[in-house]
Amino acid sequence: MTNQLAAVPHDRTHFRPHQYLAREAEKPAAIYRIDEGWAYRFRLLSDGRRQITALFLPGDYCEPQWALGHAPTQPIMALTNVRATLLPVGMRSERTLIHERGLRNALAASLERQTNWLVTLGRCTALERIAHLLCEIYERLRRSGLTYGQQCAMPLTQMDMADITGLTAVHVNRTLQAMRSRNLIDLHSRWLRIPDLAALRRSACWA
Amino acid sequence: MTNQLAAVPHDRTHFRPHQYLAREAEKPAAIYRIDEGWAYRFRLLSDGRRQITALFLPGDYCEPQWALGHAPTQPIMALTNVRATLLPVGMRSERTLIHERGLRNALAASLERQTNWLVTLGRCTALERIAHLLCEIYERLRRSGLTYGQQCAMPLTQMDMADITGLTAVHVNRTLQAMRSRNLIDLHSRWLRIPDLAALRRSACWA
DNA sequence: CGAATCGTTGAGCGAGGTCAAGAAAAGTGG
DNA sequence: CCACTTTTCTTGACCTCGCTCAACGATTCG
Repeated sequence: MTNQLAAVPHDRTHFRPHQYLAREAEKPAAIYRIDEGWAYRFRLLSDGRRQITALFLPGDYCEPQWALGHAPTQPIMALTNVRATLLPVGMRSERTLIHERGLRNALAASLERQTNWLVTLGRCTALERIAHLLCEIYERLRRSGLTYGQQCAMPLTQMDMADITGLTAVHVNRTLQAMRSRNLIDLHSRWLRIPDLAALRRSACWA
Repeated sequence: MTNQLAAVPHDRTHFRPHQYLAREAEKPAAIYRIDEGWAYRFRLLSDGRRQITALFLPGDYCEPQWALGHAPTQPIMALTNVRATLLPVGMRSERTLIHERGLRNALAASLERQTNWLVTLGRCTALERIAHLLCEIYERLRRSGLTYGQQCAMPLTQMDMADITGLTAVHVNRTLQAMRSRNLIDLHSRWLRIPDLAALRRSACWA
């Protein structure tokens, strides 16, 4: 059905959960702009350990760094259904592409988030890590108008959260319960409510 | 034409250990090219926890991401005496600067290293983290011709290593001893010798 | 030479991991 | 709509890797 896909008004595409948006070392034809759904970048170690190294939410580019002319070194996978718009990197020169203000800003933002996660993974407790994760997701979604009052979607499983925060799923579970009992979060059936965002931010160790 | 930066008037500067190359939120006047010496980017938490989030070795740009037009979010400090060349970001447009191939490549390399460290901090043991650190330093120095056989400089204190690897200085010490006794490293008085680089790389968990 | 800084070692502890099992959701096909 | 399977969540018991605290050498440097 490649033809059908190519026939679709040409620059949109779709991925199902667990489908690859990009594979390691395989130069992608395009940068995606995520219109809907979540995806993540990760690395799998030979013994099965997994670390998620980036989240892509609606409105994000995936990935700005491809405009620098290097192949991805980690695969990217859809977490939910994903609809995306293609921005071909081949057609326009990389020089032109990296000029796009949106792309430059996205690259800078992604770099900064990544640097923050180095601090969190290196120096923060389990509760601080999860608080950081939930705050970051909520605030990124809010900037895209995808929050509803104090609530937002949370399609990550506890195992996904574990692989982002460098913990185990069991410990994520216990920590979430601790946070629930302190009224820091209200998390049920893929839906997050944050009763007091300031309090949650404070428990994330650098506000 | 080939090297636009070469056309820029070259100002050179110097920093002593513990001197700031850049402060948080203070837009730097220039990107440095490190000619000699080491520096690091870090964040200090309010309770004194420190995480080092990047190392700058001779030949590195510090930092390529400033060409994206954002102020640094973490300070940068000299570890040793540092001699650097200034590449003014203000004079030529950012557009021109980010075109510079060397800068683009440096940015991509720094991004990739950072992503690798997310994996290491999230999922690796103490020995794997330190092995990763030592391998990375050795190989970066080797590419710059700063290794001598299996040896290279290692000005980092054990506390510095701890703050890179997300461990404590005491545990770094014990882990280094374990590595010494396994003949993975030979580390004395700021000097590192790697008897078997392949073996060290293997113990760093993703070869 | 003294004063910092850095490295080393020991004893005890605790945050988070491991293993296991069962409960609750969520998907799947009839 | 209902069985059935699979995934996710939850809880308990136990363990271990790395942390804390403290003291003492070893270097480095003024």
